[in-house]
Amino acid sequence: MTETAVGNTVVESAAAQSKSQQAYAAVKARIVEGAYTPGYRLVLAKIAEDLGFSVVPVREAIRRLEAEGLVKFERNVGATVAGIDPTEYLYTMQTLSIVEGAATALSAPLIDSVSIARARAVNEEMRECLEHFDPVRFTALNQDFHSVLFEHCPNPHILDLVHRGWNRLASLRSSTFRFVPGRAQESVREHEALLQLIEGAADADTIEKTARQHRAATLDAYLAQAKQ
Amino acid sequence: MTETAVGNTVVESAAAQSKSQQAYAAVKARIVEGAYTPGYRLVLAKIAEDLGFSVVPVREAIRRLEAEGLVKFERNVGATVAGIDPTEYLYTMQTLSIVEGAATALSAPLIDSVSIARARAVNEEMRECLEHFDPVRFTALNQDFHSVLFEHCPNPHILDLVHRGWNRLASLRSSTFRFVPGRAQESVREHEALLQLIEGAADADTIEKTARQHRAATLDAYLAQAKQ
DNA sequence: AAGTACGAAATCGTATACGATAACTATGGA
DNA sequence: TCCATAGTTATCGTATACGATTTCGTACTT
Repeated sequence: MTETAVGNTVVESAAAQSKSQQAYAAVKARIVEGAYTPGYRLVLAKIAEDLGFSVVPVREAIRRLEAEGLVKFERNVGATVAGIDPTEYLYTMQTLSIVEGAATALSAPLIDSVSIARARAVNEEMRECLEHFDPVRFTALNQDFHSVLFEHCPNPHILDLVHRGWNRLASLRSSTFRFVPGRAQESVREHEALLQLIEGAADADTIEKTARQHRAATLDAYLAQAKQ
Repeated sequence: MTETAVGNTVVESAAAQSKSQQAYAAVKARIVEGAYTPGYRLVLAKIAEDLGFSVVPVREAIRRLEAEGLVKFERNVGATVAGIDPTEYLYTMQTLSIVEGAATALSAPLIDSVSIARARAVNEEMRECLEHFDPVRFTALNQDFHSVLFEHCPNPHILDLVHRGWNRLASLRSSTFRFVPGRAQESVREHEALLQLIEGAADADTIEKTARQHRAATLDAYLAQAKQ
C-alpha cells in the first residue's frame, strides 16, 4: 500500500486502481479535507451516483473507512462521518503520543542535516503563521514538520499508525476541538528543542520522551480548557 | 466493535451480524487458528460456497482482513493468506513492543490483587508447559497472561493495536518463526519480574520499559538465531 | 527440444435487481 | 392536544449475472 503525502493529507496513489479503491480515496479525501464534516450522512446510492460508480465498490470503500475509524456504519441505517467525542479524542491523542514518540526516536539516528534544515524552515513558517493567526495552515505545517522527521522512519507499520491518527484528527478540523493559541507558541519552541536533541544525537530515550510529551502537552491543554 | 477473548484468539461477537461480518469472523478465525496457513489461496467463490453466502459479503470480509494485514489481495489474481517475511516480522514485533509497553504501563495502576494472582497462576502454568515441552499451549497462555494485565486498559485503541499484532503473529504459528526454548524460560522469569513491579507500584516509566524489553528480547532472540 | 503464440478456463470486478429492515409520516383514538 | 399505530418511503443487505483480466495449458514453429 503505497502512500504519498500531498499537502497535509495522506492519500494513496490513485493510478490504475480498482473502483473500490478510487471510491475509498475519494471519500477519505473529502472527510480529511473537511468537505464531509462529522455527522454528515453518507448515502451509498448518492455517493455512487456522484462518482459514477455502482454501490458495491462504494460500500466496500465505506467499510474500509469504518475500519479506520473515519466512518460509523449502522446496519440498515447507514453510514455517517464519524464524530469524535472527547473520550475518543483522548484515546486518539494518547495513542498518537505513543506512536509519534516511537517514530521520532526510531527516525532520529537516520535524519541528515538537510532534513533538519528543512524541518527548521517549516517550523519558522509555523512561527509566522502564529503572527498572522492562520490556524489552518499552522496545522498543515505541523504535519509537514513531523513528516520530514519521519521521512526515513525504519518501521512503516508505526508510520501507518501515525497517519491514521492524523487522518482521524483531521476530520474534526472545523469541529469543537479548538486551536489553543498559547499552546501553539509552545509547540513551535518544542519543535526547535526536538531538533536540537536530534542534531546533538541525544539518546533514543530522551528523544522519545520529548516527542511523546510534545503531543501529550497538546492533549493536556485541551483537557485544561475543557474543564473550564 | 465489541471484542471478546476466546481461548487465545481474539474474535468479535457473532450474534445478529450481517453476513459480511460473519464471513469476516469466520475467515479471520481460520487464519488465526492456523486452518488457513500463509500462502493459502482464498478463492472468493469457494469460500462463499463453503459459508453458504454469496461472493459480495465474502469479498468485503477479505478486504477488511487485507486492511489488517492478514490477507494479501492482488487485482484480478486473488487473495492469499499473508505470509510474513523476516522484515515484516521485525516490523510487527517492534510495533508490538511499543504498544504492549504502553498498554502495560497504562493498565498497571488499575490492576487489582485478584488479577495479579490470576496472572501469576497463568505464568505458573507456563512454567509447567516448559517442562512438558508444549509450545502451542505456552503461546496461548502467554497471550492469556498479558490479556489479564490488559483487562482494565484505559485506552481501547491501544488494546486494539495489541490484538492486531497478536493476530498477525498467530497466523504463523506453524511457520518458520520458531519457538526458542531458552528464550521461553527467560520469558517466564520476566513475567514474574513484571508482576512484582506492578505490585510494588513502580513508576510508569520503569514498567513500560520492562514490558517493552520483554517483547524486544523475543525479537532479539529470533534475530540472533536467524543470523546463524 | 525449446521457445513462442494462441486459446480456454478460472477468477476477479462491477452492475443491476430484489428482499429486508428501519425510519418517517399520517391518521385515528383517548 | 397528545400518543399510539399502521402504512409508506428510504436505505441498506445480498444474490445473481455478465464483462474484464489473468493464468495456465497446448499446439505450433524454429
